[in-house]
Amino acid sequence: MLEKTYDPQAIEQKLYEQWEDGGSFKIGSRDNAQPYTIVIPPPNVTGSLHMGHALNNTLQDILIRHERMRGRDALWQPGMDHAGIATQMVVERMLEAEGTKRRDIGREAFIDRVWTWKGESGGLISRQLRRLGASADWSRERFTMDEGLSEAVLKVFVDLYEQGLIYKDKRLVNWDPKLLTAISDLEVQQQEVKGHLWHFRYPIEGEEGRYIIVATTRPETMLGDTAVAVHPEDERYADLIGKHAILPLVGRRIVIVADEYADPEQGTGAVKITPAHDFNDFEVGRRHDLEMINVLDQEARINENAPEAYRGLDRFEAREKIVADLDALGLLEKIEDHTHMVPFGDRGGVPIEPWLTEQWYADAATLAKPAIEAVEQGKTRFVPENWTKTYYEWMRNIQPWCISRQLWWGHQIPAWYGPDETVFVAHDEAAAAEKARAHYGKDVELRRDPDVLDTWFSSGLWPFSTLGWPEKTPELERYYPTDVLVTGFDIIFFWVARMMMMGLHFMGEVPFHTVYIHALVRDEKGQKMSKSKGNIIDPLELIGEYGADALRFTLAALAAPGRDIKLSPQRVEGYRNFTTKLWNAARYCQMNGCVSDPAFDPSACTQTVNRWMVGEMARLRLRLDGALDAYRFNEAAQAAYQTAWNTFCDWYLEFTKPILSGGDEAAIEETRKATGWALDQLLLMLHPFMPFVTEELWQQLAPQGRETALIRAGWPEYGEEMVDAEASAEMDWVVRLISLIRGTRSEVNVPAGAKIAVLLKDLDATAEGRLERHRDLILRLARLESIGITTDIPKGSIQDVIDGATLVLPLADVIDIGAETQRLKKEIGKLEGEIGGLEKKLANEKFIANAPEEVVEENRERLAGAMQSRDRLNEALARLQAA
RNA sequence: GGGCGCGUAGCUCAGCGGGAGAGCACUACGUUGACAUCGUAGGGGUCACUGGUUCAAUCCCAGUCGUGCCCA
Repeated sequence: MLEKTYDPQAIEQKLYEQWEDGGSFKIGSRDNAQPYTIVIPPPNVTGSLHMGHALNNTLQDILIRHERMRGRDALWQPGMDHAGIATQMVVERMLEAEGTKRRDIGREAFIDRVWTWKGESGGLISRQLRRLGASADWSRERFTMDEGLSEAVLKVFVDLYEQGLIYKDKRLVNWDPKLLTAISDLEVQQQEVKGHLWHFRYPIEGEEGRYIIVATTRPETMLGDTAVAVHPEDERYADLIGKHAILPLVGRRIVIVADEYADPEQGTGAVKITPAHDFNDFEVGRRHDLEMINVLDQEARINENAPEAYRGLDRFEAREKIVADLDALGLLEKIEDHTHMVPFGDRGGVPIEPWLTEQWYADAATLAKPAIEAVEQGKTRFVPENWTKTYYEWMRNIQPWCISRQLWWGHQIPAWYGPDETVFVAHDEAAAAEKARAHYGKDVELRRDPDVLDTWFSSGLWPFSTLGWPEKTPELERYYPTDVLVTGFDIIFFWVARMMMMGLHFMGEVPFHTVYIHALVRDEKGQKMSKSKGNIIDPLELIGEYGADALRFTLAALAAPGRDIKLSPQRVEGYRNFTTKLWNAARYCQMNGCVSDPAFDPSACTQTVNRWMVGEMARLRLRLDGALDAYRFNEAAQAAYQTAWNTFCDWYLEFTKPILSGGDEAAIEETRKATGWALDQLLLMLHPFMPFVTEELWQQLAPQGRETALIRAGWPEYGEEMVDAEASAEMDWVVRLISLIRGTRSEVNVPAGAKIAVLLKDLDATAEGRLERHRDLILRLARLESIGITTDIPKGSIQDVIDGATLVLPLADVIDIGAETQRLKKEIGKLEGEIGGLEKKLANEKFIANAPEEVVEENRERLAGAMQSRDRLNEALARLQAA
């Protein structure tokens, strides 16, 4: 017997172990089935499960479980990302706590420490994903730094280098002066900062007392100025173009150039040019062939290229001193408050410095071309579709991708340098030495490039590296291209774009045919969750309180495309109640001997209620598959919820009670089996959303156990052919009649416990048949003593109408004639309004001419129905007033 | 400045060319051997505004106002 209440904590872990240990998540047992593949967005090895993960993985699990039940050979490929900077920072903090630093212990020892850390503490998240119920094939779990994936990275680097798509270049990069590494454009966050705009006077050479005033937000970079730019059409400065200014504090002679970059509206219209420390100035410098003077070291301190007085000063100290010194010289014109955007490194959290260094780059523009075309040709499709535009925007304006990082944790770049700095890129040192020997004609000492690759370089290979590439494995052959990628929009550029480029380049095929982009999970007020705001909702806490199924169902139900999710615990509580409801319905079935029978044929039911219910299940199956195939998780969840709660629990189980307690053995038998069958169908169809409670019920309800666990059970395949339109119409009418009686009762305050007698007048043949067939359940559900047919209306009756009959409640003793008159008049008024509108519409020739025939017909029927109801109510009103 | 969204019941949101919906909250009543984590009933909306297209607009188009995000 089922427990009185459902306790998720008691069963979730047990079932998960049963699934995992039983190999339910594993591929390899369905060789004849069509594969279905999803690769997980690999969480950082440092990560722990947050609400975004919970959503992301719930959606993937719904898709995987759905397809697995449909019989596909479903692979959900799990794994983790080594997360270069994040992981290195974690271990560096540990070292710091021990009073040491990575440079003190050296590269090799440091990397050993990282691996040790990973072994001990890494991968917490994969245990947390299990608590969520994620049915990934953990036996295939991969890590971006494991041997196979590292091999893939090596091959990709070497191949791209040999194809000329990877190269070294010296240009400005985003330099993080705290982490001491270059980072990519994407890792830079622009933040609004309240700063100042300083106006300085630069003396004009040879014109005593004349100055050009430049405005800057970064005074410290003036030490590296090599020009002043003005707009070519700016008349204020026309005569200065080509002349020189003398750079104060430094004494350098710098040219005044005309360049459209100078905005006459901004500041003074004259702008100082520091080609080595600003991306825009760098371009100006190129155009005018200006000298680039680097005045900062790697930690953003003033270096030896600046006057001695400033050397060694931090960039912010230098700023203060320079302003003070210029002021002392009378060269400070003014200081304005100024709010502007400052680039920050997303990991280090300090302003990044555009800095001139040599780095490795990937030719993203070339790689992007096929990736753009693939989407244009529909080979990969974004859902919702509007993300396509975002993808194009970025891909069409893509910049060279800086792939080298000055870190230790990551894939070390397979490049070796000879004594004269000639570079040899090769799979390993031996191969590099081979190349060097060929180049120099002798053996030389080689030095390996110390840099590692951007983490996204390896995650870009994820859809094929996890399947075994560069080996030609059977898995690679079978599961690539994958089917759908499920992710948040924030990593379209970081990850999706890179996978598209790499997949097309190395596999010759798109990595997935669909990219489903889901929303962000926010708190209940719509704010982004963040540690600093303290509004983080921990998915594991919710799982602990309400169960994994409740959380999963909530996320699915709220996952409407294109809108962020505002998550409130109250909502989760509501879906927890739904699991309870399902549990109780199952208990009821069990108590009443309603168990499924493998021999039961739902299409052979004779009882109308059962035929109706079977049709409802078929409708649900169609709605669910339709919604899930379109990635409309919210619609799918809603459909399942409605059918389970409203249709099955509220109506069907109530409808069948009179049968089960009646004397018709054949009907009882059929109804028991039908009820057991229906519950099974609900468990099947709810399983992708709520795997735990459904599996538990599935197993507990089977008298002799089940052949297959629910996770591997077959998805329903029936459809329209199971819908008996007649039975549907009939039961809908019964529902309307019962609702009408209940509503009327409550409106005139008949006590809930009182059983009353009602009459039906002017029944048509259909209604009469329906009444006779369902008398018992109408009596029970409407709480009636009797329901009869009359041609006469007793005095003091309340009346209302339903299609095919007038409802009469003889309640002379409780009726308030005044109130009842008002009620009827109000209802008649409403109908009159509707009739007026419909008549007007149907009198419109253009409507008749242009609207589709079925719409016209529908309106005619509605008009007829409304008129009939109105007439019956008018009659009722007349009788009431006559009484 | 460019791009993408969103303004529908008190709240959170579905719907998106032909009869305004759900959940929660609220009100009233609790009766039936699954369920009070529940049941039944009820109140509550010029579908932001202004124009246009259409036989027909909450839905399509344009503009306005408000609001959010992404990129410069």
